[in-house]
Amino acid sequence: MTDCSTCVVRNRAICASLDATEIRALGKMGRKQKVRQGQTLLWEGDGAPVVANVLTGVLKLVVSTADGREQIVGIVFPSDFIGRPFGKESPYTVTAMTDAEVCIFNRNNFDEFASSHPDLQQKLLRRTLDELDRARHWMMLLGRKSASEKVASFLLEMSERLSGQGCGATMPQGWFELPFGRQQIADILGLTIETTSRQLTKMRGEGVLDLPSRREIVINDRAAMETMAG
Amino acid sequence: MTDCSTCVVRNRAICASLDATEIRALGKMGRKQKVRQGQTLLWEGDGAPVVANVLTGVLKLVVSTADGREQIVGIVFPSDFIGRPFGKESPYTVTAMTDAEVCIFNRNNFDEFASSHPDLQQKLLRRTLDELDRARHWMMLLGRKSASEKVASFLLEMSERLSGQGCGATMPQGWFELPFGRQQIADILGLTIETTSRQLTKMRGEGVLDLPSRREIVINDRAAMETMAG
DNA sequence: CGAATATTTGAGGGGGGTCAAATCAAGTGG
DNA sequence: CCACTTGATTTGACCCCCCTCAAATATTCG
Repeated sequence: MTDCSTCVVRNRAICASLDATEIRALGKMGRKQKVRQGQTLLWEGDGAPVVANVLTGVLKLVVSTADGREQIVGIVFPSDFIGRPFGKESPYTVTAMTDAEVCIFNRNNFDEFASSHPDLQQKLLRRTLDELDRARHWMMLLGRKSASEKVASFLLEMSERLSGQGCGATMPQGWFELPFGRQQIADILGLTIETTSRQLTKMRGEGVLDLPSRREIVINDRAAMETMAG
Repeated sequence: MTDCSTCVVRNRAICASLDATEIRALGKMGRKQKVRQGQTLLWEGDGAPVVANVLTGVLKLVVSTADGREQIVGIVFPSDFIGRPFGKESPYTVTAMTDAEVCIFNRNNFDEFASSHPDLQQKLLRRTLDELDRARHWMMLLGRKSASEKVASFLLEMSERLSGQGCGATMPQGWFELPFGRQQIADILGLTIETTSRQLTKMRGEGVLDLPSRREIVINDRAAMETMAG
């Protein structure tokens, strides 16, 4: 049993469609759970009947081959939804990239609840459609863009999704902090860690961006970056 | 106004969730339209407020860059759904790969109808979730697989989705006919037409498959093909 | 049969992968 | 505070897979 009234994503997650009575019913089914950085919540092919909302932290959705190659197919932020409703098994591995908190539901219970709450289901549908659009545009990046175009596109998208999470102090325009390292950038872009690193170094050399620390990025010349993104 | 009672996909499309009264209401909003091979139904970024069901034929969803590179991000078969409900503009170009028939709706009308028919909306949600899973697994292929793995994976998936559409006569096990040419295979796999052709020729040389004609494929050794798919 | 289009085949080069080593950052214990 | 360890990132050298450009061949259609 969870108290949703104090939930940090109460108004942004799919729960926003529910009124006080409904949310209490849903809250009874859910429980809050902490996940440590690196910990895996769901395994690809696993039958674990679990869905969840993300409260805090960032998680990745990973598909991997038998021989260990990995592709990150989705990045999940607070208020986003995890898991596969109306399915049998999880189609990908879900792992925390930072320490995180999620609000977990039994999938069967959730499916049933969703079926009787059209507004929630419509919210879920809208979210899924957005994810599908994002995934398909990522397919273009993976299939047709060069390494430099990939890195530029990635930085621009991350700048969108991460801007304004600064520490309160006024950060330079274009500054943001990535919640993950080089290997994971590579796994998102379908590149190797070396190529990723080289592209970033090259962009720094050209003055398009600064790299104050490992995970910090400052985009100096957004227009140039957009041109590079193809 | 369309007569849904004789529709070829009446029981497979999302319309299957509706009863006789409802389907008549929906039918009033829709109209059947023929689309010629090569003709484009929706343009990427276009505001055309249109969604549709596919009755016959095969269409492709395409994302392209400013300089003309193309990536096919989805293939649409009969009973599948086209368009972006609850959105402003079409996120990709939709073009017919064969002559096709679609059942078109004004998006605003459809959105409204869907909002008041939870069963239809749930069918749409399930479909969208399936598409999302498919797209994400395709991301792994695009980002991490080699040319031969790509072609093998592609042929196996097409064999699944196209098997049993033979001309009535008993076709060899593993036979199917692709509804598109080499360039389009390349655009699906994120390869060039030359690499695609070479991989197919190589597989024929190894005896894994036969190529009776340009668009026909016969998988001789499915196990070997699965191994190659990675 | 000839023209237009699609596919195959060939030759060559480059972008990004692989392997290896150097450098950097963050702890940890003395 | 510093030596030392550990893991992440960068840099370098090399090479292979796939792309590019070009030409030959096959197929379709008027």
